[in-house]
Amino acid sequence: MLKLTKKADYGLIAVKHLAELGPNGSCSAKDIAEAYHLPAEALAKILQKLVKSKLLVSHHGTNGGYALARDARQISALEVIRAIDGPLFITSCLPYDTGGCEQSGCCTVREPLRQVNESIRALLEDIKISDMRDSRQRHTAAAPTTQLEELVTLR
Amino acid sequence: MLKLTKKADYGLIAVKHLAELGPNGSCSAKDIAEAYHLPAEALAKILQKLVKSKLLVSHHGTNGGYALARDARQISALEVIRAIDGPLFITSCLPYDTGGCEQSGCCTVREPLRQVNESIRALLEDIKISDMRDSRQRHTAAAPTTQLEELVTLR
DNA sequence: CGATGTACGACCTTTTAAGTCGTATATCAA
DNA sequence: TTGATATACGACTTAAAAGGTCGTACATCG
Repeated sequence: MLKLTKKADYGLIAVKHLAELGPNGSCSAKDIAEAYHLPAEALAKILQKLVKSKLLVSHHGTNGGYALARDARQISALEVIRAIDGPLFITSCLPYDTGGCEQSGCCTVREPLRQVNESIRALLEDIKISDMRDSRQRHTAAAPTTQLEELVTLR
Repeated sequence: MLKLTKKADYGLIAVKHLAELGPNGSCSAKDIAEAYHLPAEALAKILQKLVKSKLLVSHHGTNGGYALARDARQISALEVIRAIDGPLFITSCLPYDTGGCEQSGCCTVREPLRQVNESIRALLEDIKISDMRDSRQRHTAAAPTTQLEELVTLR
């Protein structure tokens, strides 16, 4: 029902953690798992996927670990999610090129849902790791909104 | 991975079908199931949920069936989805009031994701059944965009 | 070489989705 | 009033996906 998998959640947490270490910051899978109480071996496999997708780089051996492959402002939430969960489709009959389901031809909601899908995709693509801040504490203050808040309050 | 369930798909198809019958149009679950090759008994249960949620009204007996409870312009995609799949949350740790997961307290992505969730919710809430049109055929023509296209091309 | 770490595949468990079956109940029409 | 048509509803079964574990191999540093 329109949920991210836990793997994607874990991935976002880990990437955000690496981002907060600053440029050249590095960290092992085990360290991240302990910091957020995540299953270490599951997280390791997620991080490996992110390396394959060129979002992270890995370093073997003593004091090894993972680091961002590029600036946090150039990594979108969509990229992380897509690297872990695969392409993002709101319904199983998307995308069009894979033949579609038994209902194709008489299904009248497919194209409208594709548009919705594209809209969500665009939203996630614009949200960069560097935008992800917890803004709850600032409710009373007249502080300027975060970039994420601006993006998310589109309409 | 951010998918609607098939049940929600079926529900949207059925509600859209009823909408296309025009006001006072009525149709049995079996008719809809046959028209779109959907499992009849599963669809019936979905329609019953929509009746409970006051989106449809049902009529027993010969020539009975289901009909929209109100105008198609006043039924949002979100309402249909929520009636079938329950409340819409992008992650399992939302909403805040149910205690949260083991990571709460150290999870740094929860609030950003809540904002994303709210944005998607608002998007689906604005899309009414009457907005759901297939606009593929009009690619060549310089026709005005549909309401859905406007909504969906937010940015 | 040994400690520390990533890399990777196989496997198991749990949860959720999806669909089926059986039965009860309401309504209309002949 | 009886039979055909429909909805209403719960229990059950099957199938698929998510989530997590285990074992092993390989790379690097000190």
